[in-house]
Amino acid sequence: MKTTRNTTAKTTILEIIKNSEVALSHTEIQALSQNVCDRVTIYRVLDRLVAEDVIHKTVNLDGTIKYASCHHLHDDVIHTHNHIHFSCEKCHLVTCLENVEPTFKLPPNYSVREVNFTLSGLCPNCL
Amino acid sequence: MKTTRNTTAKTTILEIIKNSEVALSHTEIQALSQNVCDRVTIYRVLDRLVAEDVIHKTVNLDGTIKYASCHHLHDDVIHTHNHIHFSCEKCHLVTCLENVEPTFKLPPNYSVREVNFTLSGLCPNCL
DNA sequence: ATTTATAACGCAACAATGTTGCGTTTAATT
DNA sequence: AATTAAACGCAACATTGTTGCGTTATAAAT
Ligand SMILES: [Mn+2]
Ligand SMILES: [Mn+2]
Ligand SMILES: [Zn+2]
Ligand SMILES: [Zn+2]
Repeated sequence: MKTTRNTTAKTTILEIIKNSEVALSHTEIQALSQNVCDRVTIYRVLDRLVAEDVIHKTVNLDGTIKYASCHHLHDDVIHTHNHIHFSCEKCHLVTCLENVEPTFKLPPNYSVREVNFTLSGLCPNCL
Repeated sequence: MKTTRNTTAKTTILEIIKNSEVALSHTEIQALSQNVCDRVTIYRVLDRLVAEDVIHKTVNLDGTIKYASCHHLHDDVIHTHNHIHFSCEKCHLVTCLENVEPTFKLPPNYSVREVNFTLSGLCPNCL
């Protein structure tokens, strides 16, 4: 079995994400982490944190990928990040609306593994 | 006022999208359009078609942007593409589920302009 | 049918983002 | 302290999207 190690890069990046009010892109994380590690390492750490289910991904309508920490209880065996993300077109901040969980009725025989709900528009600060 | 013109590139690309059962990426459209125009032109045509509201965009969780034609009546003055898209992780096809419209309750003072709902998992064909 | 204005185009050059291979480092176990 | 492989840095590459500019061709006016 492959084990996972705690490195300074991983710890630093996770702190950055946890301390952020909004979801962050790879580039933003790189800017905030004062050369703690290589650009490539950030990609690899982010993948690992997503795989470990400590953070989750969001995608903007322009293809920008952002990362945010998971605020759910970690004892849940199965959990999905089926909350809505809001991407403000003016201040460009992406926020997790963790309390907003959409409901929908899928046709039969679809097996859902991941969800991505993103709304674009103006946030309360910019409205 | 700026007018819009019908070119062979635009017509061809729109036909490709309309004839497709699934949403297509820029790269896929380029492969299907046998050198009808330059790579850059495809980007510009897609932007134009989205702006004219003839097609709409979807984004995968990996940041891949796909395009699909609008099947709604075009007389609607205001309309949103608030349906769910399904992205199969095995066959990699992205399908519009135009009948599946999620409901959700936003906090006050959010102004929504665009939506992007994408589910990933296994489609009926791959299940 | 010709002329005219400009939307749209091709091309080249660039920027941004993500990926891969490989030799080296380092965290965690023995 | 020795061991093992997860994680790293670096360089090189691939993919995707953008911009500027001179040229082409659409659609309207003459
Ligand atoms: Mn989670
Ligand atoms: Mn539409
Ligand atoms: Zn805002
Ligand atoms: Zn499938």
